[in-house]
Amino acid sequence: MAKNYTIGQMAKVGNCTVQAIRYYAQIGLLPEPGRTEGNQRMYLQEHRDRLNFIRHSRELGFSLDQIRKILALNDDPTHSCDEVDQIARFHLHEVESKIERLQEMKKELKRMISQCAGGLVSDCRIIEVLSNHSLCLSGEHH
Amino acid sequence: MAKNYTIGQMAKVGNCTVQAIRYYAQIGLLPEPGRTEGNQRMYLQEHRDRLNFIRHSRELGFSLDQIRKILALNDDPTHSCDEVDQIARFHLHEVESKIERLQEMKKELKRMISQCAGGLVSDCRIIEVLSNHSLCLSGEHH
DNA sequence: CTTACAACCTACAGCGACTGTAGCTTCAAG
DNA sequence: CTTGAAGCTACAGTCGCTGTAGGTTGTAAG
Repeated sequence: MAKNYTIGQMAKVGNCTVQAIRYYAQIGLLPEPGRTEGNQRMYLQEHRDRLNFIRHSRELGFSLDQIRKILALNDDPTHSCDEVDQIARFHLHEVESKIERLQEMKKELKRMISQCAGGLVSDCRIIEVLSNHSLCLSGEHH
Repeated sequence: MAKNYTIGQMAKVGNCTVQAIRYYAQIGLLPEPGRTEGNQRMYLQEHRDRLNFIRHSRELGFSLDQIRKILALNDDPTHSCDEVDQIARFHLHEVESKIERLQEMKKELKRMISQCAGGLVSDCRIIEVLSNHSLCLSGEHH
């Protein structure tokens, strides 16, 4: 039955903005669809599927470049999925590193905040710690 | 004894690039120092201290705008440190949210990867999950 | 049929926190 | 005196969009 979608409807189903969709087309991630007589974009199911793929990958933190690569591999279905697997593993690794770095920040921030007695700025432990790296618990973050 | 520093020495002690330092000056975070006869920047201890503050705050994830506010509060030492405390607490909260989001990504990525049997792209579970949000464990991330 | 008004269009600037480049000058060592 | 590192300014580029200006099209109500 070949349902059509306006760009606004696409944005709704993709949980993103209209501008984001135009941006994906601009950088060649989402093919430009046909137009109506009035020059408005007219999307089909295939575009919706592709947008879903992009949006879901973004929600999992993949970069647009990684998504571009996975889509290219996907377009050749006889290709081994090793490369897809590698991209995913690499991304997982990055996510894990980010978590670790953030957890160090969290630890140090908590310690800093807990030491603040609420007096004057001149006595503030937060400012003192920020001024002086060596007051850090770990001293290892950078 | 009023030790002087070149911008390169500042970059070393601040664990950042020369360009970053020039950028901090450009946006008014670090005061422009005096110059030598040959027009090269000549930093003093006060600049070094301020750069240390900025760099350490950046390592803890504060934005340059947050750092600007904290520095402004710090410049009035009779000021109560409530506002500094608030900025730090707000930032801690953001860090915690980021950790949570990343942990959801990690969980889903791991699940996805573990299901990949290493065959053809056409059978790849990773691509299948990326294509279809409803195959997600949680279905809650966005 | 007209009038609103929402949704669309293009084109481009802006965000944050830098990084990289081009094309020059200055400094320090040999 | 020469060489090469380090400094200088000015500006473009990164990523993934968002926001704005200024126009056109689509749709529902009066």
